[in-house]
Amino acid sequence: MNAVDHTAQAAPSTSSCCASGEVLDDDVARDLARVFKAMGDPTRVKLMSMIVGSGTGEMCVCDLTGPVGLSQPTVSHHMKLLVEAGLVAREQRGRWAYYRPTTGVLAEAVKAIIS
Amino acid sequence: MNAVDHTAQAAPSTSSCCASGEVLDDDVARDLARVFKAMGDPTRVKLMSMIVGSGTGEMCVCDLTGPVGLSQPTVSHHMKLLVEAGLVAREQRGRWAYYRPTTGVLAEAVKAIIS
DNA sequence: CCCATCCATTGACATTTGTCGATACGTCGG
DNA sequence: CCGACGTATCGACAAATGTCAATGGATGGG
Repeated sequence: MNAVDHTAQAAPSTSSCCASGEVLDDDVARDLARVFKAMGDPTRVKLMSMIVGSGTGEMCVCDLTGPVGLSQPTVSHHMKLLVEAGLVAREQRGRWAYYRPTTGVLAEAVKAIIS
Repeated sequence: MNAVDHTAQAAPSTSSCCASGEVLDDDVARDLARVFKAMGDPTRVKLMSMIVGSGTGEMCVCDLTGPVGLSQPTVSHHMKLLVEAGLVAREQRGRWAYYRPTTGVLAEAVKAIIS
């Protein structure tokens, strides 16, 4: 992989203090980072924890704004990020938008790193 | 930083669309978010992946700057964040600073969420 | 003793992010 | 049809973030 000069970075290569490692593909790294970044905010950690820990397995925005103490647009924005990262699934039922966790995504992201 | 409860965060009374959930403590949420945020950048995903996947289990900065194609100060900055999040351990040996993964931290952070 | 090497820190900058108020959109009840 | 309700989007703003060049600090070789 390293044969492709994707950047104008000249290899220092004068000193080799330890072994070389494989570098992840840009797209793969970006996707993994998006998943982790979605969990990289205290508010979203709380939101995710509440949804996962709810009895029914799904919650709507109206029940999330109160506990986290933020405005409804802000919570909606956070939920959008979680959906885009694939960490929760959104389902509109009547007037309410229900969010359900897709826990496998987070576990698989970790496995992709520590494999 | 958070403003006081500016909205009616008492029970919405009329609508009880789903069950209530427990909210994580602020400190716990912040610590978990710090771990995930440390992995929330493509560069740090690559760095972490390289360190974990290295044969010896540890790498120094001089071998990381080349593959990620960034300057040495930038890589050093990223490594500092990974250390502060507890994802890697730093050990200075001679002239080189060796970084070794502490993989358990990431797995435990996930477990704290999806438990 | 001096200098080359490896790494961290500083200062600066553009970009991204988290938050709000205001507003628009979709759904239900009358 | 109209109004109330739950959500999403927009525009704006301060704060955080990622990046670099320049510099400083420590270690080892000649």
